[in-house]
Amino acid sequence: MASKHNDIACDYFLNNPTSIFYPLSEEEKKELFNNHVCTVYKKGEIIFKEGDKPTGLICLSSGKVKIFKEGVGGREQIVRMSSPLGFIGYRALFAEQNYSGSAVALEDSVVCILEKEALYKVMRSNADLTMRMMKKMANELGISNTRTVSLTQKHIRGRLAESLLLLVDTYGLEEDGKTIRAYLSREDLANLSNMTTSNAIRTLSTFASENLISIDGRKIGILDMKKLERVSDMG
Amino acid sequence: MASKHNDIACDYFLNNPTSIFYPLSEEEKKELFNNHVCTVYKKGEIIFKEGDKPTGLICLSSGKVKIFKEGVGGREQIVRMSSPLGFIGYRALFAEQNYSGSAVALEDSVVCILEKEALYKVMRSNADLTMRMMKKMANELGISNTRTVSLTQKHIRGRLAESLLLLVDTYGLEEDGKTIRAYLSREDLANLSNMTTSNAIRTLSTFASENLISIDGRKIGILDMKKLERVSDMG
DNA sequence: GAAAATATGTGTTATAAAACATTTTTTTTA
DNA sequence: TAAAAAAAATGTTTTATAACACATATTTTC
Repeated sequence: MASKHNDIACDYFLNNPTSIFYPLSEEEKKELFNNHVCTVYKKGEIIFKEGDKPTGLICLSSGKVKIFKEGVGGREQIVRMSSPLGFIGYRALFAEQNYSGSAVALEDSVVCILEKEALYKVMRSNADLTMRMMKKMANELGISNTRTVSLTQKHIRGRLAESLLLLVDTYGLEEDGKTIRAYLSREDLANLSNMTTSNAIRTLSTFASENLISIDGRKIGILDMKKLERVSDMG
Repeated sequence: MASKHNDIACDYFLNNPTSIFYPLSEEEKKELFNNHVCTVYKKGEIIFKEGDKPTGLICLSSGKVKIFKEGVGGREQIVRMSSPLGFIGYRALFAEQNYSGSAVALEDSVVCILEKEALYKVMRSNADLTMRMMKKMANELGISNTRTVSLTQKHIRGRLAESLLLLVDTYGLEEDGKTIRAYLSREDLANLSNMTTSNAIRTLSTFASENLISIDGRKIGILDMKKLERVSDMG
């Protein structure tokens, strides 16, 4: 029998009021629940690799996950950061393609995988659910297009500032109201911002010297959100 | 009474075997047909602007359209090139947002707009259609993510080569089997490839001197597809 | 707890591509 | 068809950022 913990992870997804599955009928939820698998990933573990075939809809129940693509000479570009209640790899699933990027847990994470056939069965009989899913994807496509422009046109400072704001947006702040609730390596921060690790380090230091942020190892505090937004917008 | 021409443009969309609307019932097609508007745009005309509110699903019946975003300092980045039987602005429609980019006709174009409410009505009652639409969008999201990496990581030569191949892919070749069936300005080519116009011109000349392509004004011929692909892949 | 591996920090150099400046050609308009 | 405007072409300079090199922490592993 599957562990209680796993059932909780799946429950969390199906019954959370903010989940797109929330309005489903009990029968539909049961169909999904009966065809789910939960998995725990340790920090640094690979959830899927570019080229793998999706088997279902991966729902992140807890933890943090980066989705990235390998570019020129194996250089990594982080495409998206996933937070609890988010989907992972759903693009490839719905495009009926193999994964076009890889997913790695940035900290210990629990995912719940809704088996593809069961999900499709429910979606085919529930167009509203499908519409909600589509809305989610349309939203992400907008973010992706915006990111393309930011990453290509903004200068290093603007790109890094945008990444910091993205992290705040995705993971929020700690109780102190300033520390970003995400502890990335400088390398990940660089790969998120399309720059070399050296430049991420350097620019981070500059931001600190300008009192935009505070740095304590991987703990980054936002000291001046307004100014940081201005730096992000300026390019 | 609407012009015959307009009805043909809409018919083209609903009844083409490659259209996602093809498998609809006659009743569903009628619902969409009865709630469509067709418009003709001259070369250079704006179809919609960033910030406008979508009123329906814009289907390109004939012509060529660029979809672009304004970035830092008004610098234009072409996000996508649309060809006949493609949708325009559907992302914003399904995300229920205002347009996040603008669309301009690159040559005289005819579009058929399926009114939002009618479309939603049909989609809500036809999950298969919604799934097909979602597949289309998932596909585009993949392209967008790939483009982000290409545009940020590849060097100028790689980016321009990729753009030329994208144009071949989207619009095909003329009867001679080599001329790209799309006649963009150097500026558009640059905005598609994330570079300055000067650099697009220069790199195009270099490609010609290397016998990768032939240039005759805006008429670009592919002389060595294999090599061009290699240039694109090399970064 | 020493050794190794990994991550962070900083200065220097090299370079790809933007910015700028003209000139020439083509297209549009009057 | 002349004049004006726009697009294309090309050379030169500047600059942002990668690449490189090395020093110093910090974490992991044996």
